[in-house]
Amino acid sequence: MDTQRQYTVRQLARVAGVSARTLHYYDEIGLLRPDRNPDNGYRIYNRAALLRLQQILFLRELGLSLEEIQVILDEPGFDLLAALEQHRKALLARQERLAALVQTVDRTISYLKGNAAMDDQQLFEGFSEEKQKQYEEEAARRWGRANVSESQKRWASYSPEKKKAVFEEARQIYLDLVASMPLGPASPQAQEGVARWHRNLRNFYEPTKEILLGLGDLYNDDPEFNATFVRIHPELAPFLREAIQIYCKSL
Amino acid sequence: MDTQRQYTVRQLARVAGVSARTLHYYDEIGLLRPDRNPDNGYRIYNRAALLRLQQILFLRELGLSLEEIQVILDEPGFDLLAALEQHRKALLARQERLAALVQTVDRTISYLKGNAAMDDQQLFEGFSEEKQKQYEEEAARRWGRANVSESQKRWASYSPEKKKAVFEEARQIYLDLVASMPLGPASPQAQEGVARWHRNLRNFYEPTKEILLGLGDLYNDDPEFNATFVRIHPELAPFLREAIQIYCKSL
DNA sequence: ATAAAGTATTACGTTACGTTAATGTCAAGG
DNA sequence: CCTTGACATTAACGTAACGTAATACTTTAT
Repeated sequence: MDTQRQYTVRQLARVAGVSARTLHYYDEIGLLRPDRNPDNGYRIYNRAALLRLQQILFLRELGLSLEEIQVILDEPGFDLLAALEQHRKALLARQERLAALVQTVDRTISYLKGNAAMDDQQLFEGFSEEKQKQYEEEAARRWGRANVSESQKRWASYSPEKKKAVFEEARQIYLDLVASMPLGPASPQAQEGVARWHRNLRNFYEPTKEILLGLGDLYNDDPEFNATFVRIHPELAPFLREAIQIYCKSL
Repeated sequence: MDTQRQYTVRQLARVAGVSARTLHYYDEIGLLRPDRNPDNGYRIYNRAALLRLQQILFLRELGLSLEEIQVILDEPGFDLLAALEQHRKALLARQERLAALVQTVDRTISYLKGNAAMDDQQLFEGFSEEKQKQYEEEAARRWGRANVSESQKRWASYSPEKKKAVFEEARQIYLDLVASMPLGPASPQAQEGVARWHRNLRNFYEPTKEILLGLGDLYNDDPEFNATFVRIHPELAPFLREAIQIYCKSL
């Protein structure tokens, strides 16, 4: 005769790899109700309970909440298959999110490593005339002389004071935004950063919506600017353009 | 003059994409302490607070706890780089775990799809003589006649009663273990399943450690057994062998 | 017989806030 | 001046899934 194996809390806890408290809790919330020894009130788990616990732990391992598990196991006609396929999607989403996180951490790490000694001043030294020619060569190779956008002409028409002001404001926007970059281009931080940048710009001149958008383009299309932004962060320029565009929509 | 931008809770909450309650909470736990308006006691967040909040949200996005973040931001000489590299490892581990979960869910889904109509009896009908020849062919192709292990001879020496007993016990161990399979071969569930199987076996004869291990091999090496196990689950046979080996170590 | 170990129940602690609730403040409109 | 509505404040309870005592009873081992 196959004597029905009986488990006490601790025993079942040990073989199942969970704590006794967990079993108490599952009993408490009605997820796994054991029999009781009428003499001493001890919990008695039989083979059926063990199998149910295995189901519970399996589903829990899949990331389902205890409440969901309870529904799945107790609802008679519950569609486990559909639930699992649904859950599979959630897992894939979490996977993508994790992958993005890893990438962001990687970028942050390499940023910290590469630019540890580079202080705020140095970050924008790319604007200095000395370094300019180096970037110019590479940029000319990458975009070609003819491919420089309209915005460059606009830029060329600025006075030296205006240019300097834009440099300084660009430095400000960088300082404010680079920390929020990992949060995505459309983040409220980015929008607010652009808004502040806009307000600051007005200390020097009156930038229209077109000028703002033009600056966004400029940072991308102008080899000189772009090379500098790329040096800071590979995606800073497109990030700024998108943030500016979003901000301008709200004007 | 660049007038220092002041934020109230709601304003900062809006631009940062968090709730006002969150800022209250961060204030409460000392993670982000704003200035106060002496007139009305309102919180005042300045640009420094905004930057610190960006740091906080960034690190939070990386999955760090608020407590860890507090240490990182307040400990003067804290090694952020090392912390991030540490955290990166944790992320990769979570990624692997997620990938395993997806795989398990996939297997479970395909199992549910393919074997929905297969009840417990049918699961082991592979032991019936009618189906035996089909498997034998395929098995012979896969392992070759000469490659049948020692254990098969041992098996051949068993009496019909013993064989039937092992069949029944194999069915028992399957019923107990298949649910725990996704939890991994070395799981306590698996070990306990093997232990129970061992106890049950002793109802019929006295299996030595060698016989147990031999049965584990048998399930893998014997084409007849293996084909049946493969039909149930592609990895059931090696799973059983590993579980048996682990269990035998504790004897 | 006594100590160790296991059982039970009760209840508070944890994380990172969400959600009222009760009350105070500020700018705009009648 | 008063109301209204949208802000602000603090206090307090609720969440999920248990961990961690505290206290008391039972079983097991010596």
